[in-house]
Amino acid sequence: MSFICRFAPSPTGPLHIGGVRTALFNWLLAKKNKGKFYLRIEDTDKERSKEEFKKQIIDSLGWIGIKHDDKEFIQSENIKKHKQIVDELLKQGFAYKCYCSEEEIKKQKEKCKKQGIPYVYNRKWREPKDLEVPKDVKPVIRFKSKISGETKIKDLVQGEVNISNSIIEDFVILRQDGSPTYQLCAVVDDNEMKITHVIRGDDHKINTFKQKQIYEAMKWKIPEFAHIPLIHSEKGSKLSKRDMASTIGDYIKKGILADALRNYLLRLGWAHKDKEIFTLEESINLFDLNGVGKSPSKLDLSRILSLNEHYIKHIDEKQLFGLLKDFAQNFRDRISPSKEKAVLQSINFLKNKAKTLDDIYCNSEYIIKDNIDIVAEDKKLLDAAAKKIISEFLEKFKKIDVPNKEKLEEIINNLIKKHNTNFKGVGQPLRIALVGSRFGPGIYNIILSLTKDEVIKRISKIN
RNA sequence: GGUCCCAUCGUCUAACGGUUAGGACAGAUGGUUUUCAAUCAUCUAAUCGGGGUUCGAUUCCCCGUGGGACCGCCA
Repeated sequence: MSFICRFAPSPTGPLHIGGVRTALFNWLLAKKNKGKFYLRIEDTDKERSKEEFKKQIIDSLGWIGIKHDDKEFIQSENIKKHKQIVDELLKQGFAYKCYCSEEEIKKQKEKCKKQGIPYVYNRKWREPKDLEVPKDVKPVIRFKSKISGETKIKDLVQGEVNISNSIIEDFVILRQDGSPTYQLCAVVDDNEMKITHVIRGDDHKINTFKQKQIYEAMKWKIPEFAHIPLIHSEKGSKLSKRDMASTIGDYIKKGILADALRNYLLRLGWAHKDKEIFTLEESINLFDLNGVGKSPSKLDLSRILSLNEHYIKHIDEKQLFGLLKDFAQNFRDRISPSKEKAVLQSINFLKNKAKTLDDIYCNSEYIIKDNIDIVAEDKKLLDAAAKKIISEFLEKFKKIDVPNKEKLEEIINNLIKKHNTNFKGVGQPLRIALVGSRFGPGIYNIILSLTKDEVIKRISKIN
């Protein structure tokens, strides 16, 4: 059985995370079934479609690891075919010209609103026997929908759904300006691309009933449909561009790894027993539409962070460092080549207290930056006694040729004894002097991650 | 308002007629620790309500309630 699916976004804004999940599900299924995954840019809304969004969509998908087969399909480039099908539908009596002016339609809508009844186009021009064609109105072309009976769809996620044909209006398939609409283009393109499975957001479910009628009129093979539930914002409604952290870029900026977001999105609306962590390979092998639930799910940032933490701790450290380097360059300050080695060698402990790349960056800042600022609140902790201890530490430290943990331990233990204090009494002032904060990595890790000169410089500065 | 869809811990979900309703995240408590974190252990927490069907309903059916989607010459 062949499996050809597609993701068909419109380039009218940045791709949000719901779209990414739809793409992911399509792609996973294509991979699993050794089928094809196509990307179709639905740019028939000339006003709002922008080239930059097309690029952003492809980049976003690429970032998370989704690559479409062949070249992306640009819907507007197939306009000839779309028009040809409109003509054919017209010829065969499945469509008709409607000369209602926009004003006339507007009036009808208002009237309906006043009366509190739902607006449905009144099919005025469906049987235009007694009507005179107005000279000043350019017609739109409407599809002649079925008036009676029911249309039934078998949805791979939703099950069987049927609605009465009477509520489906005669929808426009060709605009006044001669351009075909989404309902028509999507069907024509899906047919041409030989799409076998249309997997899309639940918000398209009603469209399916319109589109099915076009397939039937053209005697085309009807694909399988699967409408996956939408992702809701924390407020509980459909995710919109206005919601915080709704685009891939928002997550990249926070320092989320692609694997973590992929894993998160996979588990949003889908489950495989109690399994939480899925490698890419496992996602492909285990994903199926049966496991997709029917109810919408809310976005939960703390879960993304916890998944991100997991991936930060488990991926290869060199790879993690590479990601950190890119992250720093794009969103923070570039890590200078002279500091790269020190950061890479320390990443093993720097990553341990991080949920995001940004956290790792912050943890690394004392290595990356030549001058550190001491947090005002912590500066107060450096009283005379503390200063005395670290200056004594400094004297002994200077005498070490090559610092290592054993030697440092010896110095610190002696200081603890001499000053009748505990580890904190020595460690805390040292940490403040070296990192600028009483919070930070283990004191041995800190000292060994800096050069000897740097340690001397920072401690000297205190007195 | 009309049409359609949905409903298990706060959140993501498991249990496809029989479980003390499970896991994960978040939360709480305690242990460990060199600060923060991490880690380990423990705990709190759910089947929307009402009727059926059945020996037995989270699961099937109906009604109610709540939430959502759609109702464009947008896609």
